[in-house]
Amino acid sequence: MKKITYKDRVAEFIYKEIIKGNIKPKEQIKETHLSETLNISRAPIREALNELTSVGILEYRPHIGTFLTDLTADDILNAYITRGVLEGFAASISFPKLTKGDINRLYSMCDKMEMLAEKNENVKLIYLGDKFHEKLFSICGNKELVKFTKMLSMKSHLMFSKYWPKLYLPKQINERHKKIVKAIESGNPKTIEREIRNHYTETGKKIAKLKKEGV
Amino acid sequence: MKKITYKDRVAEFIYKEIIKGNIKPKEQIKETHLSETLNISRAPIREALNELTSVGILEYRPHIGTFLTDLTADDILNAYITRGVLEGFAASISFPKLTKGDINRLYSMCDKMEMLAEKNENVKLIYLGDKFHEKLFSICGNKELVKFTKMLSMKSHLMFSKYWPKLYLPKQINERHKKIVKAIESGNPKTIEREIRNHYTETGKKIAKLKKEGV
DNA sequence: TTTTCATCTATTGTCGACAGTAGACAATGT
DNA sequence: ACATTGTCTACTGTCGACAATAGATGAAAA
Repeated sequence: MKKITYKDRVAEFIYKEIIKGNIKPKEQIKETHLSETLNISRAPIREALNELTSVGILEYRPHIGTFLTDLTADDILNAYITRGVLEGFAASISFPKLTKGDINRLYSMCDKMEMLAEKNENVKLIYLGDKFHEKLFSICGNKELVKFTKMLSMKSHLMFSKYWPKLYLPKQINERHKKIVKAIESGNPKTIEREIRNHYTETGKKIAKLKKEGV
Repeated sequence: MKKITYKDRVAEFIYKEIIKGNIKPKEQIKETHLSETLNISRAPIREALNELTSVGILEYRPHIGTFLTDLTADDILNAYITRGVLEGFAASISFPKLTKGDINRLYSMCDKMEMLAEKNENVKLIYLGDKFHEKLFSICGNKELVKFTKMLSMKSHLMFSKYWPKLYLPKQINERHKKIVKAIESGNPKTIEREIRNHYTETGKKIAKLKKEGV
């Protein structure tokens, strides 16, 4: 499906630039510069910047400009914790809707993640990881919760794409996610919620630690 | 502190208009109309509309316009549930930071809420309720979580200001909130989380029910 | 009458220009 | 040397005009 307005395309463009690492944290994203680069006026660019600001990827200071967020170790940890709380709850109430087939698909996704990690296929790995977790949180049907979770997802990509190779071994990635699927299979909401919270808190702590060490 | 840009003032203006009931759900908010009313150009107005859209108060359809959200019964319930999940978690981890003085203040706020409810001081009641709950969720220091919770808070005001007189008796308001404070005093995270989730789920269900009955 | 299609209108999308501000830098006075 | 002040510049903030679109209206054809 084709995008209709410039705003969306610009937002996507900026997001990709960030993911690719072409923009550094704390760096100002100048409207005029983008305007010249993309050959469009500043109006749609401003809207795109606003959008990304409200997602939490960019930071806006009135009369000064828009900057790529520079997340502190605490910010990172908090983002992951919050993600765990939301997704944990979502999964804990929506597991009855998951069929046996869904469960099997989740299991095979775990294996595939390991495979992709071994082949260093970062982009595909992140994409698959997203799909896995999206299954967990989107089935609950709570739009509000889904919206927030997706915002956090975008945010965590900023860091994950940078740090991921140092976080887990391919086999660990597999096991960590299988642990979640097993929790879901158990059918115990408390267990599901706890397991998913741990999943995220663990990663959050790891990344925060790396950040503190200035990696 | 004085606001610096038009955008913020416009956003506030629109929000107040909505709260006051001068704009009805599903109604289009026209840029041109606001532009003429406020005697400013459309640029800052668009930005304000974008902002409120990202909060979830307004709904935007490309090339058509921006409309006041018309929440379904499910939307309402989901918003309250999500709020409960976030605030419940926040309070469950931040209770150690609350002093004896804080607890006492919370108790007296419960009494004051009852008083305001009896006097039909809706605006002050809502404001105090906000302050009460803000204490619970903001101390945790998790900016991400606080941001989301505040977004939900704005959203729920839309409905609360409309439905609140039919929800609880003054005495019930008092008791419901005291129940939360007691849970906090217990120092049991699980209890705190459960109690706050119930608090919101209960209200969400009530409002959703009223909505379904077409009140 | 009903359907189709062109036209019209109201509203949003985009533009280029100008105004206003924050921060850098130079000039001045002590 | 140092603080203060003034200027200059590179941005963002705001503006008014125009382009493009969706939906309404009305005319033409069956």
